[in-house]
Amino acid sequence: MDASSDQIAPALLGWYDACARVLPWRAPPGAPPPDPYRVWLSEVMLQQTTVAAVKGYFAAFTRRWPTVTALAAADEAEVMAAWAGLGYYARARNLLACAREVAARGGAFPDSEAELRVLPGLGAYTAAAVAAIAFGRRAVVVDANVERVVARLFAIGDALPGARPAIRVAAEAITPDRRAGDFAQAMMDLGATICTARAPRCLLCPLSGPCAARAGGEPERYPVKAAKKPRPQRVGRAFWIERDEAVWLVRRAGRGMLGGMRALPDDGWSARGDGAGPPPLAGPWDSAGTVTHGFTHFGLDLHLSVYLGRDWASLPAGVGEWWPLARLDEAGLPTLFAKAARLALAGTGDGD
DNA sequence: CATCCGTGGGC
DNA sequence: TGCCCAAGGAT
Repeated sequence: MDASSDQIAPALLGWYDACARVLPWRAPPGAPPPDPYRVWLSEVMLQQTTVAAVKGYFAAFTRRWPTVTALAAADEAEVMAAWAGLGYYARARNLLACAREVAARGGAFPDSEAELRVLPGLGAYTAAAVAAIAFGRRAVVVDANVERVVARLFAIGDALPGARPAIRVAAEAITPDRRAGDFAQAMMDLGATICTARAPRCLLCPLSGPCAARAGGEPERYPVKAAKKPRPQRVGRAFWIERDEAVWLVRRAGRGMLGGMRALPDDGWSARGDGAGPPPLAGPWDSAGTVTHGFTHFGLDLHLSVYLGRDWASLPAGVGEWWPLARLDEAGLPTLFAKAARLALAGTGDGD
């Protein structure tokens, strides 16, 4: 750290006081901390997810479940359906598990980073963020924004993830004893609006003075990242079985891809990916077309087959339910199957 | 430490 | 259009 390290927090907090984003889960700069439930809920929703995507879900969750105790009392199926479309569904399973742990201890979140860290779904980042933002604790909050800002401030040229220890040491050095929550949120605002991954707006940056990457002329070069692996393509089939204005939906296994979510029956593409798994009944099947979808680590071409017969007795008992088409938007289908359902209802596939 | 786990937007 | 990216966690 150079001699200017102790000037970084004051400069950043001054900028935050003037320019903080107004967000539904956030208190104004310098104000008392907001409800820990809202801080925790927002932080979990914001894991790997944009502010714009979270806003609607945050409003819906807090309206439906105003307290952690109310959320703890919800059925898992309701929570999973409410989370549908937001992605990374293990977050929703851990969210409910965490709510139930907190409710069991009287409905109050623990106020220390160490105690928060052991709750389901709270890793190093989220435990530090909740401790700082909801409880005013000094905690070193390191997310992707902080990694980028710090890597640029100190021109840390080692590639991620190997550079993480050095980045943490640097973040620790600039984290103030007071207003650690505002500092963390200021770093994230800076990363989201000024010190962006591409085309950083250094002319507007309150830290451009001490920034080593700015001085070097290529701030966008930081942080250096390891090369990514190629993303394979898989093929699968899903099956639309309709009867009396209702469609047969199943519940996916509790772990793995789209775990715990309602879904169309499929051929097991998440495990095999060759499109050759068995259908839930013999058929005959008509093609309704293909849905393309991109997941984090593979792409998927999902061929949708429609059953027009009446041999429903062969459907495996107890693993599915007839869902009324009129209420399909309440089923909580993840995006892949929402696309497939749209295709089936439109009835205008590409015919393959 | 590497891998798995969604989604939508920006360029 | 394809790729990168976003307030990461669990295993």
